[in-house]
Amino acid sequence: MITISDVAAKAGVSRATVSYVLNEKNTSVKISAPTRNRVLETASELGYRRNELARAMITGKSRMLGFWVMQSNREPVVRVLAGAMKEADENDYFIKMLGFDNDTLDSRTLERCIEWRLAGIIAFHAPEESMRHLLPQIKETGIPFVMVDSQHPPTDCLNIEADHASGMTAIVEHLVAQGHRRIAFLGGRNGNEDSISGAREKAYRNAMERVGLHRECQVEYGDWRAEFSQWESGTTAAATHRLLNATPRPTAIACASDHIAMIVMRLAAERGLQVPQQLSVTGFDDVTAATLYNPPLTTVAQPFEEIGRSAVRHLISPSSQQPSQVLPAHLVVRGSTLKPPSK
Amino acid sequence: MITISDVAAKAGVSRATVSYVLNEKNTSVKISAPTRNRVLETASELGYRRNELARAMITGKSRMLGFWVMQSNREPVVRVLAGAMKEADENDYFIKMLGFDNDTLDSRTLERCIEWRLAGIIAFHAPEESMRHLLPQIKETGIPFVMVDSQHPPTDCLNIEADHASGMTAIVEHLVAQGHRRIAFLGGRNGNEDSISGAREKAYRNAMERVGLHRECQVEYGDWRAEFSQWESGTTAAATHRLLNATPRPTAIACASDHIAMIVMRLAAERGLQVPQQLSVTGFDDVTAATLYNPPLTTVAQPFEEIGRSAVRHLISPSSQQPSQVLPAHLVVRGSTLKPPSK
DNA sequence: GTGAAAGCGCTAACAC
DNA sequence: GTGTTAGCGCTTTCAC
Repeated sequence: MITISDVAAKAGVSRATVSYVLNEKNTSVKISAPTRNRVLETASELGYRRNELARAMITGKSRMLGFWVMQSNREPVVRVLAGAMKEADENDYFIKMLGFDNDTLDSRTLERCIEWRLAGIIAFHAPEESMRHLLPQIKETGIPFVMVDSQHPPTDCLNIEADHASGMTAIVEHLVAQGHRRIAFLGGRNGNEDSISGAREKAYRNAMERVGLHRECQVEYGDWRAEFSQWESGTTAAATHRLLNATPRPTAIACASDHIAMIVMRLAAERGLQVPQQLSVTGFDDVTAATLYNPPLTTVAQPFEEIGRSAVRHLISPSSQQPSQVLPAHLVVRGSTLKPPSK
Repeated sequence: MITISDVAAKAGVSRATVSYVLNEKNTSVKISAPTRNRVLETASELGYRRNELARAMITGKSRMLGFWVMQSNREPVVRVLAGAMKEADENDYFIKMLGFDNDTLDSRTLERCIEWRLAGIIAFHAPEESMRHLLPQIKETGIPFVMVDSQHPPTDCLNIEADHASGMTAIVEHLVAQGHRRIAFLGGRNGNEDSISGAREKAYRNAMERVGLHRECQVEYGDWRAEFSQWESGTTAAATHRLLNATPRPTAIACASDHIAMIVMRLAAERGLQVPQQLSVTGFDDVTAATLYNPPLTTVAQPFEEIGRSAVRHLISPSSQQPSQVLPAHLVVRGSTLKPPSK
């Protein structure tokens, strides 16, 4: 492989000169046009390729960003990633994937980030327990760090997420405007206020209270990370059945995610319950299938790509130290909601 | 940051010794247990972290694998990626994301891979045109390279994909077994035999011929990469309408992907056409929403994760030079197919 | 078994 | 403007 010395030799200049020419932007040193051109020419003649590893080693900066992600095969992951990639790309950074399994994000993951001298880390949906003992270590390393959609964002760490609260509020207001009163909420595994599902649940409760429907609140919990291949026997299905068996039955079910909403719609269909005529259902996320579903799902669109871009932006230009950034999410009304049955 | 010299100094040995201890596996040099332990101890005492950048620079190997992916926000991407990550992780490799837009995969992308001295490259759904002039350049660099689901796999390059042909054949046989004869195919943007949609189409035609239904073949093309947010006005919707307006109407539509199938089912529902009672529909991929759809979609499950793992495996241990690897895909029968209406 | 020393390819003072 | 030079942190002969 051609090195800088080869170029220097052939161009009849020193290695330093070549380096200067190649990094024009980063240095105050000016090289005369003739020399410059000669160097550039020989470089391309020889097929010279800079060695980023060597550069990174010296400068200590790797222009690589770690993207920690749970081994979840969901669409949101790839959409946030897509945004992060674009932003990274435009700034000559790379995204390096670091996966972790089983709810455990061990020190080894961080270790590898340090060993590679990463320029920053994005943690997507990082489990709380792991973060608790990992965050101090991260702080110590000095590697810029942001979380995305953290279920339990520590106060001393930037968390980027969609505006779950206003999104859920919009859902409730939409349903109420249609005439619904018995609006139930179907959440994720746990009901913690801090979790994503919890944030949406809280917004649901607040919104219900604000419109005077506090008494009508009805909440059930399914499994946020359900294995969809066997969803029929899952806790989400069980929770749905509880809701559909209730008397009086809710006229609308606000779900914590699109996938949960789809389970509800499936189960309703199996019972011969018409959505939206007899039951309104809403989701949250706006995954691809939401618009293709039968009926198309009323939901809240999350700005996934912008979340990814924003995360990268914060890492590469450590701006203001706000503790959290909340990106707008907006209601998308489709066919799964309608006025409640007149009965 | 603590370096190897610091450890050496404190442990009272030379830098070389430390290096030996730290890389025990890769070298034939043996270090005595006492020295070894002393070094290890001081290293952890000092909080030493190896500098992978430096190691990579010297050895010329980066243990980083590039994952080229179209800016497509689809679920298959993340599922293949998940598999690749796991395999990489288990072998102490990294996945580095490289995105590209607009059907163009320019030399710049490859350039960056060379500059980082990547240990291998995985190209996911790489556009044919770009590959044609990129492949020779890649060959030249000597960087191991595999393609995944290439629409036009060059003969001199390993391509990994699911068995589209047998999957589609299983679909047709399933439909025929149910009594269908007028089975249409709804494909992607173009009908090239080489494209993925084309491979499925070809299998469809072959299977139809084999069961003596050659005359019943009916093929329409939608847009493989449809923007689903506006699918109603897209070419896939138009193609679907053509199929549903045909006389006699097909009793089954085999679609080239799950998302296309969902569009068909939506449109059928809008016309009051019952799926599966009046029309059977099948997909391909088995995305998450397929099992949650209403009705649940009969489709072919692709071994996405295994595809990802396999790609990585081929890169890090350049095994036999088979031109292509085809992984089994299997039929998943759900509720969107039924015997044709008796009429 | 351990150490000395020569680099890997490049950057960044500092001279001239 | 350009060249000299000293490293960056590590691996790897080659002696001892």
